[in-house]
Amino acid sequence: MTQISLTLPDGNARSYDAGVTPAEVAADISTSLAKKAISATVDGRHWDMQWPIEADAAIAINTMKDEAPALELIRHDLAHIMARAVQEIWPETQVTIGPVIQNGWYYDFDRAEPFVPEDLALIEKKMKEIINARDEVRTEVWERDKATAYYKERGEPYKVELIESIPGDEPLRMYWHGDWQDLCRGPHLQHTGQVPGDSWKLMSIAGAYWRGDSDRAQLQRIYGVAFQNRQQLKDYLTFLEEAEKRDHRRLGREMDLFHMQEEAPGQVFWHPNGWTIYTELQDYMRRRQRAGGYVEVNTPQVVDRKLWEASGHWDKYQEHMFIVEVDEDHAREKAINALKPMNCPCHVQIFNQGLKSYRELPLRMAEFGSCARYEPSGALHGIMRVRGFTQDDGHIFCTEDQIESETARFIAFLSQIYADLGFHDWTIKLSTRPEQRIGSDESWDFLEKALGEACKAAGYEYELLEGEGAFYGPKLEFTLTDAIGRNWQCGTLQVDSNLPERLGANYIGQDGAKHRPYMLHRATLGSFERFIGILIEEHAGKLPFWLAPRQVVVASIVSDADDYCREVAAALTKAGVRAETDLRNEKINYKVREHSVGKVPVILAIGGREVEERTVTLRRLGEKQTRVATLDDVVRELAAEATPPDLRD
RNA sequence: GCUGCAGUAGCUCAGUGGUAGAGCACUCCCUUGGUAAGGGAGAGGUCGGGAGUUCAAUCCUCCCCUGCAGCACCA
Repeated sequence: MTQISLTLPDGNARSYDAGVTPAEVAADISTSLAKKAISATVDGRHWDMQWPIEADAAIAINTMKDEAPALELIRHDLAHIMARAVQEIWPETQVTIGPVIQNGWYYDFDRAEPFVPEDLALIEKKMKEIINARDEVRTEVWERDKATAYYKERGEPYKVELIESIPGDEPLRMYWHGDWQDLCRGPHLQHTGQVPGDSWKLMSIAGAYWRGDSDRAQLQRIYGVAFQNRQQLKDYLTFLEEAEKRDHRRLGREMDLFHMQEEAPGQVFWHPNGWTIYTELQDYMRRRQRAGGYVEVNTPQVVDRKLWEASGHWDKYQEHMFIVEVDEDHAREKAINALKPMNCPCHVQIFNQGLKSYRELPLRMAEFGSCARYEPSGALHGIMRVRGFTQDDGHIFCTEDQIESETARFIAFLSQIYADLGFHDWTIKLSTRPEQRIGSDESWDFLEKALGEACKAAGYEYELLEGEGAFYGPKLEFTLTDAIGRNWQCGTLQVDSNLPERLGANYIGQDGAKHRPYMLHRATLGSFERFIGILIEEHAGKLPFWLAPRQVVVASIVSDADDYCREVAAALTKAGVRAETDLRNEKINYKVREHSVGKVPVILAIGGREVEERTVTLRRLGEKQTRVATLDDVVRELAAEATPPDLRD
């Protein structure tokens, strides 16, 4: 028997027969460790207690105290336990796949009858029985033919298909939790009783496609969440409640920002408060763009299909476009137009007016472009995913050797804006050539390198997404992280030589000949609708003062103060602060509550004393403390605060 | 678009095969009150739309619309 040497975390090496399992190693160290052990880490790989080790290695035995392996195993074994529970309750159910995901797991089932929410409690109960039974987990490596025959006989075609997709050099591992069997790459716990009984929960039922393909069978998915202990589960459920309170759809209603209705699905009715945020943000962007060397344009909403055919959108995206047919009396055929789904073809039309010289490049053209896209109904989500939206769109027409510097310039532009808007945590992803593409490899080499170098020049690292670029060029994506850790892709920059080609854009070069410009499609916020949704959720409705739709409410305590309240509000308004009065016949408690719920950042309370002394009592949202200040000081202070970040000293 | 669930007053929700109810919000009255809901009265609904079953439908059945969760999609 060959001997191998296993090195423990403390540096001691022990000698075993080749093929020894971590279970045997743990038992050799101590019986209590053998009992507590959940898995091993062998040369950095997560290793089942039953898998043999054939060569010298570094080994560590994991217990429930080791977070990463513990969470992985708890979630993965729960996936199996849930699948077993489901098959025990409804034996006709077919099992497919059940991976670990962030915070938990899911398992996809094929069953004619739909699961209903009440079934979750039933399944949970059965799962607890399985955990309490402390059923042993066993694993074996099987030959492919044997496994295929096994699953065919049991009527599990999904498993047969899975086996076919597993690379031939990978061992096929069969796992048993008690008598219940599944195909799985492992590792797993030693027995079902190692799963904590109270740190997990089944969350929801949903549809999902087999292999993520909408042309294939629709399965039923059950989601669960699981943690190392009960407290972590409670914390997670609390986090979900917090996230729900931030939901922009809820805050949009509570703060009276916007609404949507059946007659215009996926389109926003902006109320005065919401439109204030929108215009404030747009004014800010307009100033930043001017300062950034852009010219602003505006282009038509309804454009003849000829342009979309020329740009290629008609072919590719027709079913996602709003088509407008006009039946004119004199015409033989209906005129067919489409609402613009994007602005770039129109921008090329402006570029194409008159002869352009190389001296005019780079030409940075920006538009707050209203677009309409017929998004699939299931994709709509509040104001984040809509059918009518406005992009902070821009196209930079430039030469090949301007791409890198223009990209670096854009990254600097974008980082300033994100910082102004309170987002400091964001990342760049560089998507490179996809399999289906146009253009030479040399050209892709050049463009990918230019984008990467631009990131470095601007002082940022980037993550590579190989093969994720558009067919016509590589792109950068800018993803920001919000206050509760969610990621939002907002900014983008895409290199495009295709559209200038299709739409015949050119300029006269230094050599007197015509040349094709490149186009950089770029957006910073993405769309105003979505970005405002992100801002609302990021701040849980408590927007920075300069963006808050109602900045100050001057609330009277006694009606004798009404005139002075009006004077205070007028002074603030004159200084550029959005201030209103609340002179209603209500107690100050009532007014404070109502405006706090409405997320007004500053309440100025005015009673007899303030009138007398020409002061105000200031209370900031979320603070219990109040503060007395003179009218002049408060106007100065709040006016400074109301100044947008780009206009501050 | 697909699967499942839902749609009752402005909002949050209860309810029933015999044409509806609560709290908050709203209007009016009393109250002038010092930092997160003072008291009283009143008004408010084609029960998402259409068809069917029934003596009778908000309730049962079917179709459609919209929303929610997930999946797929996001130029």
